[in-house]
Amino acid sequence: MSLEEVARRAGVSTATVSRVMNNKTVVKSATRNRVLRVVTELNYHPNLHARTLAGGRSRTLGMILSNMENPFFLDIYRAVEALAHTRGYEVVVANTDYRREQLLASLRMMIGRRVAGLAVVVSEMDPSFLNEVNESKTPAVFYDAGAACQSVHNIRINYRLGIERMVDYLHDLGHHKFAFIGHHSALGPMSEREVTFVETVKRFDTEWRTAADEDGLEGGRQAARSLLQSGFQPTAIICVNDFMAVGVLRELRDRGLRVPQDVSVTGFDNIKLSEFCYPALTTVHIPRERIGRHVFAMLVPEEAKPKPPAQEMIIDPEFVLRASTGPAPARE
Amino acid sequence: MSLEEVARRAGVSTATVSRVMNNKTVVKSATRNRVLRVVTELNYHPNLHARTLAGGRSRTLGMILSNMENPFFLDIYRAVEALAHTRGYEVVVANTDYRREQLLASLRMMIGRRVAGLAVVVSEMDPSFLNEVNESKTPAVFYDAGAACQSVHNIRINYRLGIERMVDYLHDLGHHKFAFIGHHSALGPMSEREVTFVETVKRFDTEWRTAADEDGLEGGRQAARSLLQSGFQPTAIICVNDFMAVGVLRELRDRGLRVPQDVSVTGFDNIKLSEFCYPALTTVHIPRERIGRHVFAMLVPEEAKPKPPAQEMIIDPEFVLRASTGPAPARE
DNA sequence: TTGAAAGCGGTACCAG
DNA sequence: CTGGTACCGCTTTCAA
Repeated sequence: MSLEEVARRAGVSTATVSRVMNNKTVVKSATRNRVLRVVTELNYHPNLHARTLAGGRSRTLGMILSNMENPFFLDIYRAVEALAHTRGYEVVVANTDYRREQLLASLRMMIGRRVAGLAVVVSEMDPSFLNEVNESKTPAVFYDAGAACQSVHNIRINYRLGIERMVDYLHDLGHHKFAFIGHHSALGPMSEREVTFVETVKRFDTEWRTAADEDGLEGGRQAARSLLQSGFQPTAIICVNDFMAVGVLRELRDRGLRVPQDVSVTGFDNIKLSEFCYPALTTVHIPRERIGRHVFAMLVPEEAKPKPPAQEMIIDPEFVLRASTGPAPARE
Repeated sequence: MSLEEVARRAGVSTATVSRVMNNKTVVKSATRNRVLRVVTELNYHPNLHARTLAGGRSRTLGMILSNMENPFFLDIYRAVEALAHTRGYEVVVANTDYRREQLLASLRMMIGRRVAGLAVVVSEMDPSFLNEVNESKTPAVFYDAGAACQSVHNIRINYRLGIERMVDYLHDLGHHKFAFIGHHSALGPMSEREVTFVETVKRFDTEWRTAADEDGLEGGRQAARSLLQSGFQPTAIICVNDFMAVGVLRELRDRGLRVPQDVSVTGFDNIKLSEFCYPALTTVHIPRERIGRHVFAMLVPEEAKPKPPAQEMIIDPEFVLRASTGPAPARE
């Protein structure tokens, strides 16, 4: 099951087998067929490790995500993967569960794999990690993870804009008691949304509170539960993302609170599910497909031109009005 | 950034550096520290390809899934990954989107990677593929993919039991107009569920019909749409899985049909979402966690004993009653 | 404890 | 067109 084995059986040199396996230039079709026959007979599969080691290049992209369960991350992955396949690249993913230690481990693994490009889409980034990636010379893109630097590209979302719109919109509807539900990750995008929420909400005459739990359906429900058990009764709940918002909806339903009559709920991201839950979520759209395209483009430069300079891309989210928000209930 | 480079700078041989990198037996701690310092200075990351090539072993498990978007598959993956990490293994996943060509490509990729074990959790399996895996000598587990053979383990679900229970239950509630909503994959578990549905439903005096679309929220909605547009008005809709069922719920809601008053809906798998959608789905539980454990155990034998013989595991699903099913509406 | 050297399975350049 | 062969970067005896 090695190149040499095939070569021997086919009565040719390893070089020739290699040429056949790679559809290389000129190989007499008689020889080619002979080799191919042996290849199938032996069920030969070239060793990819040997191949990349010898060849130098990699044809594999690495991608590190905070939470693959959250459709938001998965969508970006899928977008990148689809593009990658059309260009003959593989994508290997790693999940961090928002844990820095795991992120570090994944980063090292990717560097060790000598991936052709690395996309890091996590909220728990750390400057020192960024540095390690930089020094490894691995082409990389970071999604929401600090300033662009060297060969490292960067993509970020204008969270401020998104959150402000939500709050303004709800305030206009007469809401005065707000809550923000987030997940535990204390860094980057997470806190940026929360911070903006707090700042924005303070501009008005409002009461507000925040709660957090794990990112996910169950986390959303738990956060809502602890929020409401504390006795605070918000009329508007702004969630850090759609995924958690769906969990919040469930908890409210269980408590007999109607959405949006009794309380309005908003999400963030506009994942497919936000349209299929009940009631459908008012949210803010983050273009995963577009992010995926951008990520890929920065990692795998067009055949033609050499490679674009490190650049930052900022995305402005769009407001999506659905059924989970409405006027504040009459004050008691 | 190669072993040799480190060796030179540290004034030792590559063998020694290798020993240090692998926490190998005896290395004078002075030398060890010197090497480690150079390693950090140079930001050295061992080349994993060279490592596996030279070492022979792999410490990486491969996993091929039909649709990572469907939480059912993702849950199994997560279970396997969690276990793998505790034992120092990596897991690389590949997605097929239910496409056989993609499955074949992924299979080859995994074999080429010389993974230490391969889990194939797809509905589109083909005997010839199975054969290719077998000949490659890669330890593998198949989830629902034909008879166990050679070093290939096999896990299957007693779909028949699950579907029969759903139909019986609904029939007992007075339903006589059934519909089955599946996805396009024509193979294995898919059709097994559908076939069982048809067989079971025929035992009673019922009208029935089937519809199919892509696996997913949108697919479920589309399938329901085409089903209802055809003029057929089922009082009970049995879905191939929870994921599609959630899409079905959405379509029914849009059409002003109440669940379960006007029509009952059932899912399959018992994914987390089935509990968070509205109304919560009556479904059948498939233990992904357990499947994951089994998969891992079969791929990575305990330290102690050598390796268990090829075996088949059959899982009996459990019925989960929730809010999406109820008595058939009074006949008009 | 440490070094030297033989691979692991391919790729790619240089001759023929 | 095809063969010979020097690596790619690391692991692993075998000796020292």
